Amino acid sequence: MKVEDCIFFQLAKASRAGSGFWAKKVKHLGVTASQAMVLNFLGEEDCVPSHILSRKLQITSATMTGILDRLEKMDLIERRPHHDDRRAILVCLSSQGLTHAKEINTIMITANDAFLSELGPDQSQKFREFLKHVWMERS
Amino acid sequence: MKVEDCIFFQLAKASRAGSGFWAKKVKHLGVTASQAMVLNFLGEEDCVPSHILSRKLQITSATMTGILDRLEKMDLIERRPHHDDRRAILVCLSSQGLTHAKEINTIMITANDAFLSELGPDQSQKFREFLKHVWMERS
DNA sequence: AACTAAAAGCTTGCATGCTATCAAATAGGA
DNA sequence: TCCTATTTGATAGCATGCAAGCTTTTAGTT
Repeated sequence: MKVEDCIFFQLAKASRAGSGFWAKKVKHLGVTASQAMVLNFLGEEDCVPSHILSRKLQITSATMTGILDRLEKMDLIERRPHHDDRRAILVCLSSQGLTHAKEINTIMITANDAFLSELGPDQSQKFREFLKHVWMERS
Repeated sequence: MKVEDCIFFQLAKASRAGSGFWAKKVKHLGVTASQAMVLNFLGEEDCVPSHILSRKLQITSATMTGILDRLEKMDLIERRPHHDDRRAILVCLSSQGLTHAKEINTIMITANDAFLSELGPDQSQKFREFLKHVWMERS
């Protein structure tokens, strides 16, 4: 079986292509693809415990720790104590983080559009369903 | 825009699900998902220069160096000089590497089948075309 | 032949991603 | 209340992945 015909290879390469495309769109903000995803989420729901962030973005807490470290170092977020649960922390946007989050949200819409522009709306929808099916069932 | 509706997120998660699925299938051989891909390729075309391997598997030479280092440490491959071009190296399977490569090839076929079993053959084909389109056009 | 450009593979530095493990804190049951 | 199980976030260690830069070698031009 050839590599190009392997679904795992195909998924990996499509994913890399997507990440690269997305990364370019947010690069001017000084953040990476993953960091932008976190900021985008916080733009919709601010001051969220880290484990909620992990669950929504489907990454482990170990990975999240590193991403939050870098966002905090850039002063885009702040870790605050959670008064109801002293194990937890609240991840909150700084004012600059909020500005970025808003811009990222706009970029995300246009980037999604651009990335799938060659497939029509019907095809795009179908494609998304495939992906969702794959990742929901197999993870 | 919600994360789950973002195509870059969807691709990333589907890819991770795929890698994880594939990794489990080859774990008993003591190799990772990426290492298995390299061995599989060498099983079809042995003693290949590293840059060909990089191009076919679509990873940079920097990444390839690390993967080859680990495969070599496990005595699954060997780096040999390329007599026609002293810049290049030839990546060759050891006898154990060849054994593994053959098994990996078999596993790959069944794993691909299993992974896409819930989509029918038509749907799978369509899905693969989407992925290929995405990664060929956007990279 | 000599010079320049390009290619091959390696190294460094960075960012993700994982698993496994830990301490602290919370929740739940006896 | 007390004991146990679970949860939370952090850490260490590992494997990919990239870009940028380097040396050596080859190819191409003059």
